[in-house]
Amino acid sequence: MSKPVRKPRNAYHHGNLREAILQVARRALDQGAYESLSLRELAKRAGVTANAPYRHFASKDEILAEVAAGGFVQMTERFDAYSEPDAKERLIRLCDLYTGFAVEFPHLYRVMFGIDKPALMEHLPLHEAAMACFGRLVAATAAASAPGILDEIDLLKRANAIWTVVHGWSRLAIDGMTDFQPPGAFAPAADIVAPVVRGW
Amino acid sequence: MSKPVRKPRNAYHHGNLREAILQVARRALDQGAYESLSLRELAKRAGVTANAPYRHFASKDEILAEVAAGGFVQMTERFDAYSEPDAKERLIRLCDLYTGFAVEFPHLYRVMFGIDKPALMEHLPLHEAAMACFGRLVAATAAASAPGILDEIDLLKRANAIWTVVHGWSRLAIDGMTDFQPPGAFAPAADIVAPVVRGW
DNA sequence: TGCACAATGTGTATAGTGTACACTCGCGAT
DNA sequence: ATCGCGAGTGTACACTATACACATTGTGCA
Repeated sequence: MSKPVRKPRNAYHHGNLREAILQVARRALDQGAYESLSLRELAKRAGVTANAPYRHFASKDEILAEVAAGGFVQMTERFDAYSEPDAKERLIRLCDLYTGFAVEFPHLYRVMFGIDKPALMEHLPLHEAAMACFGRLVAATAAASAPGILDEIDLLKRANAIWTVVHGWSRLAIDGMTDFQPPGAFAPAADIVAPVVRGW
Repeated sequence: MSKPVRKPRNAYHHGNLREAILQVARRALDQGAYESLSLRELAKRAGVTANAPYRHFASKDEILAEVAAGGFVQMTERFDAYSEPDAKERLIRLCDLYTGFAVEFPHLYRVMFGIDKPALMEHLPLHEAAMACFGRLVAATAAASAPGILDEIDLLKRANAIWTVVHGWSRLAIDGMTDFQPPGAFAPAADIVAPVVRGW
């Protein structure tokens, strides 16, 4: 039961501007690239002056960081919602979920990884959301590995290898590198990962 | 014996502005992020007015695309310069060269892959340079595979899998995702790829 | 009930951006 | 000698993020 996004007519105070801005920003990112997303435009769409958002966010980047955090949360929820008894198969399917999310929300995905400004990751909520999401990957990797034979570092190595593949695949896909290749040349990330995981 | 970058004092015509701008842009990208790179600043560093570059480039993006193309060319040259008799070991080492390049020139690497604007890739010189570079990966993959058992698509699949790993690793690294992990948790991309390649 | 105050908006201003347009300069060919 | 044209300059515009002073309003306290 969330408050309305648009400011009620003739109301000086919006009442819910923070959430409204985030919602508008997220919607804009679902449709278009980050470059065509200006603070002024966000404010206008929320029915408010260009400077109003500064009462709730320190900068435009902070808004983006918050939206990015939301993206990680959503991705984490998808992971948590997916159940599959066999641990190895589950990990492989999570790879599909991952790349599927990136392809479904390419602009959001790019913002989640910092739109070329690594400083974004220093924003605490974003960092925590990203870590929580990555934690699901680690947990799934641990479950897919024979119990007890891996120390902490080796487990992280495996999880990071998985992450490397799904992230690399996602970025190549959303940056258009799959476009000019013959059909079938890009195997799904899950296919790349599957034989390795099954071999664990 | 290249012409000087800076415009000679009191010379109305620069004489070599095109190359000068590219050189200045490249140097700027070697040191700082793309965001802090403005056309005006580039022009100033080349000793010229903000609008002068428009005689040689249609837009700022075209400059970036040209610089990105240069990045791919440089990477290709590194690949070509590396010789190693064993084909599988060579492919594995190319992965190191790849990620090494990305880590050495992170900002350039980001621009090479479109700084979140896939439209860049439509610039022909960039597209060709990228394809030439990828071609080296394909060739190295073919050489590392048992001869004659792979059709075109399967070969591309393998090469793309390699690309996925090295690109994913590079982006995670340069976007700062390796920072907040315990040392050793991120295996080099070559280590991820090595067992697979050796198994071909 | 009334009032000060804090929270949250508005308005105006500044410095910076990419780029369009009209201009001016000066080299090379006629 | 002069004309044309390639390659710069200068000015202008629309846009951006954001700083600062001000206006408005909901709320806790007398």
